[in-house]
Amino acid sequence: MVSIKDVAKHAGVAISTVSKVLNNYPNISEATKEKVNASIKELGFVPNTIAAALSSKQSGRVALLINPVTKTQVIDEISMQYLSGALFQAEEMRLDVITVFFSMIQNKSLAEVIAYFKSQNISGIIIYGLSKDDKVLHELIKTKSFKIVLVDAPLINDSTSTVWIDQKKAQYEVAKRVITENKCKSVLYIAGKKNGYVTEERLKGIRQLAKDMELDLLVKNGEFSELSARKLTFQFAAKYDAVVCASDLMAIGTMKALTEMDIFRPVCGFDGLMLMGYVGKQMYTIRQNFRNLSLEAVKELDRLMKVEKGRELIMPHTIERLQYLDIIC
Amino acid sequence: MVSIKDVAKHAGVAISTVSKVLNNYPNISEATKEKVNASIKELGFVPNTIAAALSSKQSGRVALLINPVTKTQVIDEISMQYLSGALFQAEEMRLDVITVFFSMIQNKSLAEVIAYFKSQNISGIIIYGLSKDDKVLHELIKTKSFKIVLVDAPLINDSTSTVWIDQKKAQYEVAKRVITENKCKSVLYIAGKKNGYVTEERLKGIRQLAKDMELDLLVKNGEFSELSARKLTFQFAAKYDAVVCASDLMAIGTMKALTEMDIFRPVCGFDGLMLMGYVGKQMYTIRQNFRNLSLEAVKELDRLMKVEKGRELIMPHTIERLQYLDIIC
DNA sequence: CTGTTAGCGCGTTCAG
DNA sequence: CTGAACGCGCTAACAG
Repeated sequence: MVSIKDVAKHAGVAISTVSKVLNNYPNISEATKEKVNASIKELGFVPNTIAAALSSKQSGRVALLINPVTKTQVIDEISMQYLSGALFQAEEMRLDVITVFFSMIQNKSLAEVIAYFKSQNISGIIIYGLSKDDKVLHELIKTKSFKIVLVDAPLINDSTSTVWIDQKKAQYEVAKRVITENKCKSVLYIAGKKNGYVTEERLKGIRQLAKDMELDLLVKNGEFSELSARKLTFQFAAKYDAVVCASDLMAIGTMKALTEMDIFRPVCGFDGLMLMGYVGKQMYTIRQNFRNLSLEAVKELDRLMKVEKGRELIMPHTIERLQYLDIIC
Repeated sequence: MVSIKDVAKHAGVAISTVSKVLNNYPNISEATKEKVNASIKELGFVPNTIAAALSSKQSGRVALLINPVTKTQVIDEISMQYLSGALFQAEEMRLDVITVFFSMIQNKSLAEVIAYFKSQNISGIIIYGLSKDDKVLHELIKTKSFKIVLVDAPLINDSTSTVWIDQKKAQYEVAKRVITENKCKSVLYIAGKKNGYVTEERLKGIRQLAKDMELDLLVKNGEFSELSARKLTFQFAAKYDAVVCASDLMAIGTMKALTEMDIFRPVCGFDGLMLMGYVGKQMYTIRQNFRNLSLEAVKELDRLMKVEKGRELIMPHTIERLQYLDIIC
């Protein structure tokens, strides 16, 4: 293993000098900088991130906290997009990453969770899809022990930022388009999980729209479950002009139910999953770029680890009307 | 941050003594062991895995090398199952894990890849879905620089093990069931990616069956693509009694095509994805427990890191005939 | 059975 | 602008 010492010897300088060019310190002459860089390249030296983390204390080690709902396969797609984006961007920014599932910390106390991350020299965490029920994580955020970026949860403090799309606006816009294009007067809205941050924002959107357009609105709780959406559709859809769901998965349940009921209603989902391609129906949806969301989350975390003050970042979304069959074939 | 030094002071022993009880060394009296453990608990001490890795050199640090095919969403499910299993088992065995995508190393040279893992103090790697085209990884395996477990690729040497199901037997069995239950005389077989390890094993299975049952067999290359399977089905399915595909995804393409052609043929897939639930058709398939496969891979890697000699592990599979709609609703 | 002493590879003062 | 020296938290011989 070629270490910083070898590079120093090869370049005829001190170890600390190599370290300094490695970390872009000032006060290094161009001459020695080039000399050192040449040696680094020649020896194929790669800094040992483990040692760097140990030594510096302010390591660029980051944890991704992912919440894959294993029951419904849909979430896999979103989680993988998150992962893919984060790993890519982290490599780009030379951050070290560990992947953690919610399940791995769910029966740990706050102290244990903190100890766990500390033992890994973690200094920043990205939490995907935090729910209000995750008590320990909420405490963790409050302690400000780590720099944290939340994806899809609006909590902000000195060391916590939020990255998400404008849920309210997105829901408003897509529903408006469905209503307008189909000249609807009434809407059945199947909401997401109770106490969910996104659920509430989206609800605000549809409520605002109902008010603005004087719609007859019925809100039911679908818990982000296909089965629930299916049942609610059987029960209430016939009396309404359109069905707007807070997720694509529920939209599938609705569409299947409508087919069985043998009636037509415009259906609207939320997320823009590729999975929808396998269902082969037509619908409206909101496409979120999950990978990009995650990319930005990493960038934001990097910023947060250097600076103070968390903030909220709103990412773009698009409204789409899709004949999903096209995507696949 | 409470370190091993604090524990030593608190327990009134030397640092090395604490280290020894931490790592279950022999030659420590029960008395001091308890004393130390008490201090550990009292101080809430958690060993710094980073420092341990630096110092020991034979760290329990492991890399998961995942190959998520981003074009088709199906693969997400498999990848997440792999990840989930590996992370769970790794925590169970107190191994440190980093997650790496193929894309992150695909334009690196052998030396760079080795340097990358070394720089992370990685000593073991699990590679999921290695293809024959991954030249650098093949070289990496040959160098024996790391302990490696391959999931779904049959390469074995002193420091490389393989974990997978009996692909040939699985393909043989499921196809046999399709043939028998439907009294078929001829079969269209849509194979996977050319040069893929599993592709070839599965091919052997269907060829053996064709021989044993004197079937009229046509083999076509579907490249694991739904679209390819679709095209091949349009082209050849009419003349055959059944269509056997080397993956569930291709089975979807086949089923859709058959529907459009308005003919019925029994269809057979491979993998047992939950995704199939959204397609809502009936078919045969082989269910692999990907999570469990990954679990075993971690166990095997742990064994490999202590012992010499790689080996091959065959995991169980099941043959199923599914009315997939049931799963969801 | 326990304590002492070196490092692991790197970051970081602080003299020079 | 450069280098010697110390320490991060821990493991691993070697003494005792």
